Amino acid sequence: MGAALALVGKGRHFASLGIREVTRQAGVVPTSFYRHFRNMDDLGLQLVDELGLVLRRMMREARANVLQSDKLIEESVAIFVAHAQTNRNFFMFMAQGLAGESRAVQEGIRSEMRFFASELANDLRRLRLMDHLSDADLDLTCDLVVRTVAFSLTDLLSVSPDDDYQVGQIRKRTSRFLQMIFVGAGHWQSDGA
Amino acid sequence: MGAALALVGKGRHFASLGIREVTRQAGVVPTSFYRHFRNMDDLGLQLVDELGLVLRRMMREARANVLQSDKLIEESVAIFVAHAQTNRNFFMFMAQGLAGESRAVQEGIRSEMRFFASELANDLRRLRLMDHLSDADLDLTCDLVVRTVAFSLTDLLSVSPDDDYQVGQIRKRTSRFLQMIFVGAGHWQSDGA
DNA sequence: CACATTAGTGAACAAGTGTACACATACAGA
DNA sequence: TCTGTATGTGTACACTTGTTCACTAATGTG
Repeated sequence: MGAALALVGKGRHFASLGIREVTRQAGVVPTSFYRHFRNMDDLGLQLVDELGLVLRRMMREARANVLQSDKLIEESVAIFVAHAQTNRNFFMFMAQGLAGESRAVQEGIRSEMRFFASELANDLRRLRLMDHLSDADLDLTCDLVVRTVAFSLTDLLSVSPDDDYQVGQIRKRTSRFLQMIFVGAGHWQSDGA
Repeated sequence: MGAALALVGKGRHFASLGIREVTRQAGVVPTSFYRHFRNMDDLGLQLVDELGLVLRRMMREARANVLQSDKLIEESVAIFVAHAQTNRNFFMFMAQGLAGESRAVQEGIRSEMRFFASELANDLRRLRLMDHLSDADLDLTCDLVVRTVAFSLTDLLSVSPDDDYQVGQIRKRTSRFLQMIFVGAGHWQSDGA
């Protein structure tokens, strides 16, 4: 799995990886592959599972660092960007998988995103922010937030992690996106819809 | 190019296509490939160019049908969904390319999206909607709108085009996303930022 | 210690791959 | 009608691919 991630990190697309290629990168003989996975799709699914762990770790850290802050959005985005950099390969795999070849992987990633959005909704409810929104509208908002952040991932992964200027630009732009969404959510129902 | 699109439409990922595979689908001998393209990346780039045409056609139709409507957002989303269905393969290619293997294709698609967003901004300016927004904030809004619609593409392409119920759900959800964004844009600056 | 399980090895095979080359055909413009 | 250009064909070559099979080394539990 590490070998596959490494190749993805080198710019290869997961869908174009072959068993021999992965085992070669892993420094192991091709047949060893079958000791662990039935095929590449299987490997992909297990990567999705690990991705889930990465996302949960990120959520935990966000919850810990953000609660007492007055700049909720900026802080959260910063944590997201930081995690996206330290787990670059995982997030590359995620970005690829959303429109990937394996329906199962696609569905898996989508489901992780839904989970993420629902956790976000819970947090907002618990913090009594957005208290005027119905449950459905809160879900809508969080879904939109998660999508927006996920799309920013694409921007983030297409620039060098060392290019602090560009990374900063993306962070600022993403924050503004989220602010605009929350402004919209704040005035929802009163004049919207 | 049609053959490559057909394979993408069948669920294959563009990055995993081979020259022989494409020519086979095209009903032509492998060597003929080189008469038209230098390699698969080249083919991808030419597909991006054609994708640009498809998007422009869609914009033209949106402009024609939407101007005199009071339900701007719903109409636009409906037109988008319709085009995404009739040009399903093109849009699949687009969704794949955003996180694809070829940096050039990636950049090409991103640039088409930027163009689309800037055209949208021009239209909104011309219609004197969102007149209170600075140019930069209008661009921000339109970028966010285009991203949101692009992400909905992923949802749309993952359900059967004949599943009217699911397609309808996606259309409604996308419309609500955009409404929320525009509510946010409407109250921007006054209380946001 | 014995033994079952897990992970890795090496050889083999049929099938598929990218690309080069010389050749054939259609057809537009002189 | 001749000729150059664009497109397609067939053959060939050296690799790479997925998967199989029988075999070996390590590992932890009885």
